[in-house]
Amino acid sequence: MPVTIKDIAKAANVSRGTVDRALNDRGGVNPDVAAQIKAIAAELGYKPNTIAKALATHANPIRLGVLINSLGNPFFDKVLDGIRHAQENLRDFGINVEIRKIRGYDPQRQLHEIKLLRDTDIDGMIITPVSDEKVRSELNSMIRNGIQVVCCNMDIDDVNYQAYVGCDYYCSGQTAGEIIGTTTHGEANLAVITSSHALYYHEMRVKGCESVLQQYPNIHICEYIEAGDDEDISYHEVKRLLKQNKKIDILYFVTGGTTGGLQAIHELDQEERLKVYTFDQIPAVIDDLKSGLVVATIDQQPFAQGEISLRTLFESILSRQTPARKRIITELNIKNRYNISY
Amino acid sequence: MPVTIKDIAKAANVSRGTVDRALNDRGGVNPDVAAQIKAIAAELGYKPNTIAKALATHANPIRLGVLINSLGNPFFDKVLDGIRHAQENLRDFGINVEIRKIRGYDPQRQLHEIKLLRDTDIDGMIITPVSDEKVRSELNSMIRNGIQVVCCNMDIDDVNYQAYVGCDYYCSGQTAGEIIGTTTHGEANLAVITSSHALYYHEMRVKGCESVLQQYPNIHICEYIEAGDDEDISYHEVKRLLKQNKKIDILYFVTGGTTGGLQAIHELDQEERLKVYTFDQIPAVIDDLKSGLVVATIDQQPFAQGEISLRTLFESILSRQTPARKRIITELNIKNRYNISY
DNA sequence: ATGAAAGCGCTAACAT
DNA sequence: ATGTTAGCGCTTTCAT
Repeated sequence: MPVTIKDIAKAANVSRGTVDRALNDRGGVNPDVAAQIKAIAAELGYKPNTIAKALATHANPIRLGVLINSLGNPFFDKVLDGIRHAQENLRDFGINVEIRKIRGYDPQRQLHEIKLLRDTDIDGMIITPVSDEKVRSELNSMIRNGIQVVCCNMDIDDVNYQAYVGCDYYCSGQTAGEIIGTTTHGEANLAVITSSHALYYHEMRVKGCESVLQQYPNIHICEYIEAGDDEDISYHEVKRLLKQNKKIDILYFVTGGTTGGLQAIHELDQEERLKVYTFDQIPAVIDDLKSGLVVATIDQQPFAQGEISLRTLFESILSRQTPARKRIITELNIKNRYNISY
Repeated sequence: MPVTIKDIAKAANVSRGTVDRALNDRGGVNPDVAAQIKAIAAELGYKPNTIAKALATHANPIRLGVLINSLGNPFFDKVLDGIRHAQENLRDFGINVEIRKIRGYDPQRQLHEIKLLRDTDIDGMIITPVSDEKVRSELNSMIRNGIQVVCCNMDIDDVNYQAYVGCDYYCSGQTAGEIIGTTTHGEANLAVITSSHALYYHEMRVKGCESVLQQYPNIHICEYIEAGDDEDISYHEVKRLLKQNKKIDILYFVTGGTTGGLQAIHELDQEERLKVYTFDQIPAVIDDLKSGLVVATIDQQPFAQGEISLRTLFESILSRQTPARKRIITELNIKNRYNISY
């Protein structure tokens, strides 16, 4: 039989209330007694019963805020699905989730939304942060005020968050490089379509790929396009590129802009001679995996990222403990036309 | 505020006890009243609070048995890890798990163990069943006696189980075929190493691969080896094959026997000229992904299979409902040297 | 600072 | 067949 608060109370000769106060640092208990109680709890190997805890807390549910750059980006819809799934599973635990979606990566806009969410009196927040000084300090100030933060999909330096949940960007680039290398026969010219060299994590995908392609000297990286995560720009830039540089055989789409780029290829009727490598399983990619234009895509488990983010945040608030690992890295999975999973 | 048993009791003008009895079909309640109560519950959109349910049931925990063919098979160790992980997470819900491991796929042996487990008075069982008439009827008899069954990793026909949790074998074969096709340049000769043509699900992996390779006429399947899921046999057979047929360029390992086969390749110093494709991320495969001998391996998420099996079984017993889907298919994921996840 | 007791939603044993 | 009540482990309010 597991040890309960009752057992500790008996062993320490105090009431259950005092044990609860001591163990959860609620204050109003003699420091010596508290120490004594904690010692006994440790000795007995006490583990609080999450179920009972949740049932008792049920009256005033934990309030969580979610701020995701999902508008116009189908990838983040899956992250949201994961969040909602976790929310549904945690329903009985007493949980209250307020989701706000925004478009794009403008720091000002994000900062504004963060403040709005913060003022709704939440216990924790899930966010895909942009690397910006003001965002950074706003998040740190929230954390100091007891609002716990979990970063989902995008990491950010110098923020004292509870956890980062997302992929290893450099590794995803390496993985892409290896697929490109093993599936390319003979000489080939490659173009990279990225968001912006300034976006550190996306740039890691470029670097990772480059490092592996050094081992495949038959593949020449000869163009870099910055499309700013914008489908329109990507569409026009890819069109321009393909008209201008007829030697391109391979397109490597690092992030947002894939849908626009694929459309450009179709309009120019270049499906036959081109090979494309992408990330994530968004609708346009799935279509072109089936058509054969996209050879492979690398999935980073957006659903799991959402689900784990919410679970982690919830548990760390409920248990008042920081998660075991600060960086929770989701698996990278290669998908071809036969093992698509959405 | 969610609706509770109390609300239903008030609306139906009966006591909470009666509502509980009616909703859970415990008997001893007037059929008309029961129907009335159920109608009200449905109308109010009542969802039982799992947390409270678990807390109340906590005194007599749910007892589960697990029968896994894990001995000598590192793949199944990961399935077990998943089971243990779920067990740990469900600890507070009141759960009791008895795990028995056996070696190989002998029906007699499995039947014996099933009976032993059944007699320990369990509420449910997780099993990797072998396709055998006696196993089939024993499982069905258990199910009729109220012991719920979840099949993990291996499906079985004509058994009225709660769920099958595992991969789609045919699809995994197709996925392998596509990788082999896209990463092979020029003419190539392929050898298939399988357990036995009689094992239906493993044979599906062969068929799936063959169907895709028809689109790659440069690849010729010229040898089939049956290694009976035995590392020793596989080792010797692969050695024999490589000595005898010098034209082989590609080895496709369908299942158990991979470790032995890889060892044979190393001993014959054939790493340079051969390319190998495998399933799962077992230690030997990971080593040879890194060494470059194995081009890619297909993972079927053994950890998730274990974890989901236990969760599904537990939930269906606790909630007295059959799971939403009877076949829970785990994702197939391609792994190369850069995105290995174990 | 500490104790006592009510209550979270549900189950199960005991009454009627 | 139905109602009443104690209790699962924990939190929280109210006394002391």
